[in-house]
Amino acid sequence: MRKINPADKRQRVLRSARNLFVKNGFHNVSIPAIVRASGVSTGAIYSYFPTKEALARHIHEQAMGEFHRNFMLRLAGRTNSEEKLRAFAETVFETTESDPDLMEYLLFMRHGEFMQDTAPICFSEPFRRVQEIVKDGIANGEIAAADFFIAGIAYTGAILRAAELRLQCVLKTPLNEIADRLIAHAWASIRG
Amino acid sequence: MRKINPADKRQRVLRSARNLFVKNGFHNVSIPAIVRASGVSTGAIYSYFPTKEALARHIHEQAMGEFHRNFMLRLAGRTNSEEKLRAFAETVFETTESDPDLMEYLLFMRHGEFMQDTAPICFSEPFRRVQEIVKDGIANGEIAAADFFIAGIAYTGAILRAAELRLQCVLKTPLNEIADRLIAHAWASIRG
DNA sequence: GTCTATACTGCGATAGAC
DNA sequence: GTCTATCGCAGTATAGAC
Repeated sequence: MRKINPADKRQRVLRSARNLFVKNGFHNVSIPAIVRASGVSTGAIYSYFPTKEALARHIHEQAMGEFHRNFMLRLAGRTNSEEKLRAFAETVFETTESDPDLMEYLLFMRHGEFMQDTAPICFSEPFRRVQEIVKDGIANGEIAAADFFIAGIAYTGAILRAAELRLQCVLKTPLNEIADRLIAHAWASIRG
Repeated sequence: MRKINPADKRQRVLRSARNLFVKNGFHNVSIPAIVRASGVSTGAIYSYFPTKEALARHIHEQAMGEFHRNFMLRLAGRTNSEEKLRAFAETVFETTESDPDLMEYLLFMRHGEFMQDTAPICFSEPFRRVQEIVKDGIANGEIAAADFFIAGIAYTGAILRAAELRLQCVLKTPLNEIADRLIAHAWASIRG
């Protein structure tokens, strides 16, 4: 195997493993497969992570954190509900196009296969934040809905399904080209 | 193991295996586990299905067919776009409550892990049918959208996300109790 | 710290009794 | 047709050289 900067090796393992996990599923990815994909040896991998499960958990935290940070960056400065929800949609669409492996992980990875007691991904910080935005929007009349949770489902459902179909190559058009129309439909489902 | 009607054994294997597959993932379910869950021996299982993969494929066809038939039954007699799309939503909600294991399979199973060249589930007959309904609805002015595919995404996204969250026990309310509100949001996203 | 070689476990699938 | 016992293989993780 060619010489690799040692500082990069851990990252190479994380990157390769994430792509394999999301493509083949946790239990269908062997350590030898990660060795082949990353160019890092078994011994080195086990020097970074005690078990395959711990490696998967690390990947999970990293992926969740990255999406959350991107969302917070986009959210800054948005004043009304429509704009804040648009920030969520833009984060999803932008991530889908610029780092499809990350978005694929977030949407399709079955993390229950290696973490038993984890809350569903929709309890994570970004989704709780979206629920709050919808709640506030209903309170000040920007959004028309009897139940903020149900309204949140309608909006996020329309946005996330677009990302899913794009990642499965069913949607041929890049999401940024049709973002306006997708967001318009999602917003129409709950606007006042 | 207790005496079981031989005619039922095949069905017991199919049922137990489907639940295990959807809960743990194909590669994390061993034949011994299916033996334990179904009460049918290894030898009998291999007399019904040549391999574990063939068993999984059979389960897949059966699940897809069942949902499709239920959808077609509900669709009969509906005249306009709104009612036809409502039939789709009702089929999803009803299946989620009455046979959650089936709906969980349809929404979350990664069938690519045991079938390589299969089209995504959204190319399946029910989803093609929904796209046609939306297309016709746009043509006769019942639906306002520039693109039938994008509009279909908005509607089905809102509906399917509700089913997902219900199956993950995030939504505590049975879907039939909030079906009207969910359908109203989905329809609002595309109505003329 | 990092490598290769290997120990041990549990899998899918089969064989042979009934 | 159905059962139990077992084969061969691939997996995770480790050990010991460098």
